[in-house]
Amino acid sequence: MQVKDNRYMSEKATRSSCPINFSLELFGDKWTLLIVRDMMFRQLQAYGDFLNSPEGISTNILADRLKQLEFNGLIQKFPDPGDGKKYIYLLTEKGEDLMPVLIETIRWGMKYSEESAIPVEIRKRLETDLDGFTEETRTAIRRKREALLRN
Amino acid sequence: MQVKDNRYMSEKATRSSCPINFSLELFGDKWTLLIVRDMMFRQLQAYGDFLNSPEGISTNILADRLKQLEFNGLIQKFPDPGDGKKYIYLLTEKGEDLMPVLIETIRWGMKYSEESAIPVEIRKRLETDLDGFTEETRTAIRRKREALLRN
DNA sequence: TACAATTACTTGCAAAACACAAGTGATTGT
DNA sequence: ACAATCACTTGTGTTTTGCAAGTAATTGTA
Repeated sequence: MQVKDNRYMSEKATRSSCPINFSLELFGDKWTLLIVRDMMFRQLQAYGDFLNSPEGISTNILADRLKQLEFNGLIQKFPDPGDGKKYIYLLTEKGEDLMPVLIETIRWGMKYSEESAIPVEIRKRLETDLDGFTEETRTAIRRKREALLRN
Repeated sequence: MQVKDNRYMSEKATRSSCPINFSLELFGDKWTLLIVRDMMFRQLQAYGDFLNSPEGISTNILADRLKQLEFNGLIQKFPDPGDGKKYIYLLTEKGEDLMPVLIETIRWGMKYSEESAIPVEIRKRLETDLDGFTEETRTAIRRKREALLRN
């Protein structure tokens, strides 16, 4: 087996108690934050949705990262009430709190990449109404979570 | 050879033009941001300093990441004017601009880790005087860079 | 002027993580 | 009943990492 089932459950000796290191141990890799991005800004919520993202994550890595994210309390997994074969992955408040990290990452990327394929209206909002955009996105995430938790 | 010399110079097909993806292709791994952290907040600047950081990076990975950071324009390498065996690694403006990403990562880590070994006075400044702390840190970085560039 | 120490790496090897292709099992639609 | 969909798991080969052991260029000391 190439992706250990219990990698995130074992004692994975923490390298230091620096908060940056703590954070990087949870999302310091190529894929985790892309999945969070899909949930946070693109309203994606199903396994198949993440698979179809343009970066092309492979199935075993996606499954592993979803397990890690859930184990670490950044996301929660629900059965889809409308389709028994599907599951819905939603950000928890802990995951939602990554928004400032993601937003600053977007800003840095926009500043230094030639081509940034980000919808113009979102780009404008990031430049002129960051707080409004943040609050609006947070509200959308919370609505979905609370709707599912009520069932 | 296990760490390809030209890994970061080859055509490494970009996965998408999303700014988050762009950013993660430069620093989406376990080590790169720890090196940037050391330069940014701990005023470390020599190869041996980074090696001695508590996380314990190995020599080949450190050498590889320094090459990548330099190739991508986040840091610059200078011969140490005071000691011919040493080199000094400094953040460029592009690297310095990662400060908001790092700071939000620190804030998230402080919020969700039990033990965060961060000096109390820095913690306080982050909570009560974020902008002042940021500006002060930026100034310190620029001073060192400009001093070396003058030679 | 030799010789040991320092510094910044490189190299080799085993182990872990990753990418890709091909399953599998539980629903659901016809 | 049977095929399709969905969310995975498994197997195989390649890439990346971690660790230990060099190496080359200074520098400090006898």
